[in-house]
Amino acid sequence: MKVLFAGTPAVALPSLEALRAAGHEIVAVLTRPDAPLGRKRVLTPSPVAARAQELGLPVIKANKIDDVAAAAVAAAAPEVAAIVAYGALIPESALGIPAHGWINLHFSLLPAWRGAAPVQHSVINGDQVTGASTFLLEKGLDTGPVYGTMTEGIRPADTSAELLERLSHSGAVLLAQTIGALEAGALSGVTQQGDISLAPKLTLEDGHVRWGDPALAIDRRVRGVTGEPGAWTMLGGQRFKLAPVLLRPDVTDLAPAQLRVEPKSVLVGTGSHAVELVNVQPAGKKPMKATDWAHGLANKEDVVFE
RNA sequence: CGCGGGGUGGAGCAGUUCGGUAGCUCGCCGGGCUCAUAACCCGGAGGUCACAGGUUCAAAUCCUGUCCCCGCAA
Repeated sequence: MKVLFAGTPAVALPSLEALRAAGHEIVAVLTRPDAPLGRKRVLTPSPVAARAQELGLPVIKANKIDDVAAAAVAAAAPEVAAIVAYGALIPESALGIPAHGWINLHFSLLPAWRGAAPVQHSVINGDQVTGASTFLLEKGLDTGPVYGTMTEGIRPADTSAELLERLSHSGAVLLAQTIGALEAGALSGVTQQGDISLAPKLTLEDGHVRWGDPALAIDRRVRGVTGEPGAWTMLGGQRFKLAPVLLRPDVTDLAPAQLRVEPKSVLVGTGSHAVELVNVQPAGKKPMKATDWAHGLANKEDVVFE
């Protein structure tokens, strides 16, 4: 089948590879334009663009599907478009370009977590199971008929980054299966059924740890935002990042945001019991173990997060 | 030239303002105490203070330049 592949970040790569491995012809790759990256603002191609160039595939770079991009897509003459984390909406006018439409791989069990950040929201919400869905793109946001699903357990210590990594691979298999079934003519979409929930893109503020929350909620939030946009608190007026925290139900004598350094662990009080910091990153420093960070603290007793 | 923090034994930091003996919390090695220990006591190894010049009797510290790491922003 002649496939147009649309995607931008690294999580889209397993899908591109899976479609190639399944023998489909990638007639073109649609991705977002090179963006300035890092402190030095080096213009950097997206991971998908870089891989497509390695493979010698035609690349269409566009932030939105305007007339020019739509013409380029049409010129590639795809029979179907596969879209994984492209990063922009496909306008209604472009949906009909491939005969079989646009098939989206979405990392949730639709209609749960429609939107840009399904994995993060499922972790923050404390879901035990999530998954991936393939569905036909239509005008509404992630509302189209579902072609296939697969489930994936959320492990107690999973961060969004780790869970997304797993889903990017298992979801790629699902996408290839869906495209294959579509080619064989043995596929029919199913109208989405169940409880609808929305998963808007997370902001920096979503990563702000509120120490007055219960420890369980803090743990979920930290794991949910780890990857993007990252969990943080404030210390001495400076951003202070933190990676996983461990639940310490045995410690209940710390006030919210109060710190206590023990020989082998660094504890912080919450609205319920304490949590243990594992890795931290003060502003201007490299990430380090919380216990190492504590070694350099002058007045450990007076440290309180904000 | 977007803004800012930083580079000091293996880890995390102080010391730089105002030049004058390499410091702190740990780790590591050896010994001791203990039923035992992440506790305690004694001893020890380990550092061209990122790099290159300059000033000075004397530079981690002052001056000039370079490299590297990170936070913000995008």
